[in-house]
Amino acid sequence: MEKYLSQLNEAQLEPTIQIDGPMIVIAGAGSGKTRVLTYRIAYMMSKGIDAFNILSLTFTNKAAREMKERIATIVGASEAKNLWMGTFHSVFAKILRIEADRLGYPSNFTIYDTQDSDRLIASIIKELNLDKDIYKYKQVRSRISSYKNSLVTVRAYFQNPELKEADAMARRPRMGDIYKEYVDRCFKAGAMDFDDLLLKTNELLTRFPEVLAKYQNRFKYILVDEYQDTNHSQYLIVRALSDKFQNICVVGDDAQSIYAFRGANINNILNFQKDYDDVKVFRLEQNYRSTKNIVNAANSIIDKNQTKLDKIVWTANDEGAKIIVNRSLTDGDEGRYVASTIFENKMQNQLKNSDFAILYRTNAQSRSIEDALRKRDIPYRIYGGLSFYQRKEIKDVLSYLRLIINPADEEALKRVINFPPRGIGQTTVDKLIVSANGYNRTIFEVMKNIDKADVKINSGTRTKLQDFVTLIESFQVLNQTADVFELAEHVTRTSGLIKEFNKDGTPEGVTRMENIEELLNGMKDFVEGQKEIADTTGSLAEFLEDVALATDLDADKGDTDHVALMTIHLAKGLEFPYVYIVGLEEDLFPSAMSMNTRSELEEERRLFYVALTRAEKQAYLTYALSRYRWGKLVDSDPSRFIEEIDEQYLEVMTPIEERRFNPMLDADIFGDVEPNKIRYKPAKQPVLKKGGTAKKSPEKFQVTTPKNLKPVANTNGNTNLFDSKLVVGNIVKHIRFGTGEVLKIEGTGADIKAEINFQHGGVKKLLLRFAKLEVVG
DNA sequence: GTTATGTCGATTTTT
DNA sequence: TCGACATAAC
Repeated sequence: MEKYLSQLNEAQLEPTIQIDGPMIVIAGAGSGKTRVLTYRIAYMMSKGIDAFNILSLTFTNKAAREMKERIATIVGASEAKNLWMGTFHSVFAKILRIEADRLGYPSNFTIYDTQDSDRLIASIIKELNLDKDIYKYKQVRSRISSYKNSLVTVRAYFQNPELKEADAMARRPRMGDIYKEYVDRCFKAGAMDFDDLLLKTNELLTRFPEVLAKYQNRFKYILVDEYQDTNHSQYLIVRALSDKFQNICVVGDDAQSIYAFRGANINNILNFQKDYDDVKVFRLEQNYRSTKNIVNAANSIIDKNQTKLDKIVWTANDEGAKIIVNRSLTDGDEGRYVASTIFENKMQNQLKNSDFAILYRTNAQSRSIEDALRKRDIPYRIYGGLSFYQRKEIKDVLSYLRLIINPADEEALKRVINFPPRGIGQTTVDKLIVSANGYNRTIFEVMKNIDKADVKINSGTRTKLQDFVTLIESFQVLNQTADVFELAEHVTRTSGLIKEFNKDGTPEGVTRMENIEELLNGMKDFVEGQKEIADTTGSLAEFLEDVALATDLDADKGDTDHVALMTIHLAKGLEFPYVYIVGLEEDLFPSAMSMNTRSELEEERRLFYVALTRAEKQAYLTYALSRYRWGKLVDSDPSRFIEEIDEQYLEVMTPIEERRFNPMLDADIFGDVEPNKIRYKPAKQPVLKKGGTAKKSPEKFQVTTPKNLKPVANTNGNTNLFDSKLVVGNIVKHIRFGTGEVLKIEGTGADIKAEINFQHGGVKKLLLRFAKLEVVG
């Protein structure tokens, strides 16, 4: 332990060895707060504190996992395993499953994602005969979300005239009715949405003192990371749990508070010292990440904000290069500028793709960047956006699985009851919903007892309904014996999903199939992974919970070298040598919707601060004079944030339109010749191939792969998918496991399997019809 | 009940 | 510009 502690500077060491009592660590960007947190936990354990008594709450599951691994190397894996570490949502979901029956929920409750909530709200609005143009489901959802995050229950809502008045003023007098129906329906479906995971935890701790006492005694030491981004609901949970022992350590940076829009309350961190007695305050102000130029530029921006804690971030690092500012004519030019400077920089300085990150304000901006990167054959990966688990085909599969665990799950049922089409239409479903509400039963129960129910449904349809019930029940039986992978494989086949997506050889269908295969691969991983982990059961329920709370970042295996593209929000906590911040234009960044109040604008400014402080060596700021938005070309002005940076830290580049007179670059503007290829690779292939290989949508797991890899299996709908040319001894590449050698091939037809020894992942047996393998040798 | 066509809204960020 | 959802036609 001493060895590790000696790695810390004075300011880091103090909070690390301070164990008891309330304390706050105000940690500037890049000041090593993760290190302090990990070493602090390891130190506590080395002083004899039981891992079972430590609760550590992080912002992402990935952060939790990495921290746990780090701690494991210090104190040993068997001890580290006992730590409670994770996001608020995942930790309290686990606790809620244990205590569910107290709240009247089944322990296998479903977790509704945003899409499920939206659909339920939309159907409620329809059932209540409300005008969908006034009651927009997204606005209604965010309103309900803010009630829940402020602990305003349905009852509290109706008792509060101000809230009712506010909604009436917004021309939505029936908000309360929608809220009530939404909560009732979730409850009946045995479902909690994201906000419920926190709200119900609060309810649990308030209504049941013995439960509160149990977890207070269990979690004698509590750590909260990214405290500036906690909302009121989370704040109350932390307060309640830490109330008895007051061993609470929060870490955060008010300058990096960027989630107020979803209810995070910056006052939680600003007022922490008032909430507890004798709070010890520590400051981490030395930045180890970035150059002086970057740190000072970032400071000059955040200075413009009024609301902040006193803190001076400084660095002993080199001066470094100035921040480059580049203006382009259009968003397309901006993309080409980014791609070509990455290309040149890589060539000149022997850099990896993963040394670069491109950050933007909105996901929609990724497209023009992607196009440019693809043209230069620069591999990239998009993080966030439409997450893998939100894709239609994936949600369809997961909905079947959700029904197995919890047949009351209304949204899952509505999703798949007639997909693939089996003759159960909207009218029938509507009748079932009305009937279920009338009997106060779930839709599934009504279907099961359809002969006893008083509904006007003809006998043909009744049979179809019963067939569907039987189908799900047969899955439930299989779930008793099969593992998640086997079950899902059976479900996708038996339900007709595979046939449905395979039936037309459209590119969309092929992509969907590939995604389903990817999901099945993930399940196989999960099943195999569970065998090594003792404290998990590997059950379907557990898989579904992992999936419901997974984020895009979590899936990153880091096994390929690619440029990272993501929103600034997603980049929080990460760092890259070279960072591009693109689309620095008024109305885009700062966003047009965030310029109404001073506090909103300050949050945008903090967001810019976060973006800039991701950079270690160099930052690029780019903007375009005009940009396609909603399919129209819109003129835009440079962002005010560029002007706010002290100009001594900036280097403003020659605008691209002036470089048009360079004939080499001129061609590039029209996108048909790549100037750098001419420069670096004379003669060979100066002209870019038109069309063809470009991938349609920015798929999450798709990293652009080198073109010389020949696909063996599963390439398109025309060839027989199972006709593999793979032989023993082939070196193959798997999109996630990396490269490996084929040891054995067995089985016939659809069951051909290959045993492959992967360099990083060991020997795996893969079904060729699912595994995406490419022969490399 | 299913399929084809039309309209509308989205683009602020996510557990 | 795109996709999701609603309406109309079969």
